[in-house]
Amino acid sequence: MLGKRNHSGSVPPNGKKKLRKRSTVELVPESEQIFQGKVFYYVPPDDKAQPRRIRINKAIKFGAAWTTELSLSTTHIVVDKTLTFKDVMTFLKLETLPSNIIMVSEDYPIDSIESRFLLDPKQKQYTVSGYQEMSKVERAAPPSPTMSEHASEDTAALKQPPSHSKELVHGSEIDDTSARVQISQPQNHDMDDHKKMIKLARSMEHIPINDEDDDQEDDIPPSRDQSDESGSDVEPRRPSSHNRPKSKRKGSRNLSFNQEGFTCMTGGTGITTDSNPNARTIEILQKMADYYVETKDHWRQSAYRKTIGVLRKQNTKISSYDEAIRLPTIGHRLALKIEEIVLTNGLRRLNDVVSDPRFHVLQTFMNIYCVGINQAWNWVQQGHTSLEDLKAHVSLTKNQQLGIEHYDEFLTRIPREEVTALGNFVRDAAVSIDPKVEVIIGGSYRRGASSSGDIDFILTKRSTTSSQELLEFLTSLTNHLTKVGFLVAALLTPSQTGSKWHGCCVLPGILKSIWRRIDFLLVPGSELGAALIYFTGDDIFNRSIRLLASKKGWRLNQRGLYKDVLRGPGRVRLNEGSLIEGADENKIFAALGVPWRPPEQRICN
DNA sequence: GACCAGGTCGC
DNA sequence: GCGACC
DNA sequence: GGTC
Ligand SMILES: O=c1ccn([C@H]2C[C@H](O)[C@@H](COP(=O)(O)OP(=O)(O)OP(=O)(O)O)O2)c(=O)[nH]1
Ligand SMILES: [Mg+2]
Repeated sequence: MLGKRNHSGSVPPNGKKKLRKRSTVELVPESEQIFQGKVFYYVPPDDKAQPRRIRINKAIKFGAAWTTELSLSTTHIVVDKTLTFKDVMTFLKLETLPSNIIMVSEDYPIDSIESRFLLDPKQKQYTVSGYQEMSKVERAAPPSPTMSEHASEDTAALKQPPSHSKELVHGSEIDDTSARVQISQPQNHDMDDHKKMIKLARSMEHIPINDEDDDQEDDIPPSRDQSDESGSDVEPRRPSSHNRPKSKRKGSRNLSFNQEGFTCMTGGTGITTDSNPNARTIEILQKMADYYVETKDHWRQSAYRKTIGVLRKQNTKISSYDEAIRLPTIGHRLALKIEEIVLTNGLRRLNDVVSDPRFHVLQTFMNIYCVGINQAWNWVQQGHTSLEDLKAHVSLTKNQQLGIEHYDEFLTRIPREEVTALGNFVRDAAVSIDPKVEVIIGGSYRRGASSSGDIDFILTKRSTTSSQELLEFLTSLTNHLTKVGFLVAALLTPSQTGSKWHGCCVLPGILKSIWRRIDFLLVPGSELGAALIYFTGDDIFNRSIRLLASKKGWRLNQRGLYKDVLRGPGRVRLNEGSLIEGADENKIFAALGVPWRPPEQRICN
């Protein structure tokens, strides 16, 4: 289930996207759209059968969104009359029906349309056989008969497949709303949520938030399997050169690309220019990016993140489509979105997926170390709602158990001073074991951050040419640090050819010390430059510079910069390539034609 | 319509 | 091979 | 989501 597929989700030049809201469907006037804000998941989840296709189109016409992937935004499961409640649950691999989802027979939408009102789904003729009234216990009341509105409204879609699943069709998305109160300050209590969302977002990054009504079409996520993909990360846009010869892409890589457009060429400081004129826009885009977590549209999320990074660097307010479209990584749709955000001061209707309790549960679960979107969603679907639930009812890996035990600790940022202190402790121990070993703190600390999510150490030694030469040292170090009470848990240990160790540590002697995540990377002297680039990040910067290398037919990883890399279909690497440089950070930048920038200027996220 | 970084480790 | 993480 |  999860995704791995790709498809693209792009939009044809003229614009529309794939989320089709059924391109051929003409919606009835808004006042008659009784399913506005409702998201229907049909079982079976396709429109291959003619009758079902007609019914689905009709529902869409009356305002419904159709999803082929069960998600947090799904409001109704519409079931074929030949199926029973049990069939559906088995098909969806669910034990209990999420409390916000109403299961109805396929007659429900039709009859509602005929009566021009949302009917009461609890009426016997619409219940699915075997669907007992568990509903009354659980949920308050589904939409009442005559009202078309109801609490749920819409929401962004969080989608996840039961076991397969696919597209969401029209979508529910987040949109803006100037009228609504906003999202603007959301952050307070969300501080925490915010981080979670980023995790969500990062992991899956995909999902469509859409504009509300732009009715046109854009909304649906990629249909099909899962996410779409397209470039989100680091990418360049070529300035002007129009007609360049179309390179033949086949076996040969496309040699023409705009290096200046790569994020790594300009870097970033992470500082939102004081009172950045685009702060509000950034805020909204961040929200949108966060919500995309729901689905698995990893690339879309990436695109939003890049745009945020670009806006952060601007000293002037980007208000119009034309100003926005000139900026790297901002294309047609994001430019439109930016203009609209500025004009309306917000999203018209950022759905509140956030108000869906399951969304919070999802976030809670995803914040467990070693729990990602897939696992979290499965648990949510199974009806689990708390960490206690998980402890009692699901099987957890060792790391996940630790993640739950130290849930809050792992989410607590580490002040820079403490990182420095932890670093000194490790350095002292390392040097006492092998004076020739050098200890470098990388990660956000090396970029100058005032607080870090974890501590990243590079353990290196000049004379070495392979990380294995340092394995013995690592063992001594971790043993020692464990003995003295500094290391308190191991999460991942290097396998024979390995070069990394992950675990938890505390500053010994402190009464209530907080468990901190700590990572060691073994680096031979010959690879130090590449390792520094890697471990210094940030991740966006790394992806950018690595993509740039690949455009040149090279490859950059934590060990070095390689040339003559052959790639097959799907960019699959066919050989190792030959080393250009690994030891010197500066030389790698130079070889790539990237102006040197210190760690503090590699903050692109 | 292809592609969006490249890798390690656990299960 | 997939999921999660760096 | 964007780029080519
Ligand atoms: O997907 C990723 C994640 C991380 N890194 C690199 C860059 C990053 O700087 C370093 C350390 O990872 P970590 O997750 O610790 O990030 P950080 O930059 O140190 O931030 P934080 O303060 O959250 O630890 O590993 C990548 O190349 N790709
Ligand atoms: Mg870190």
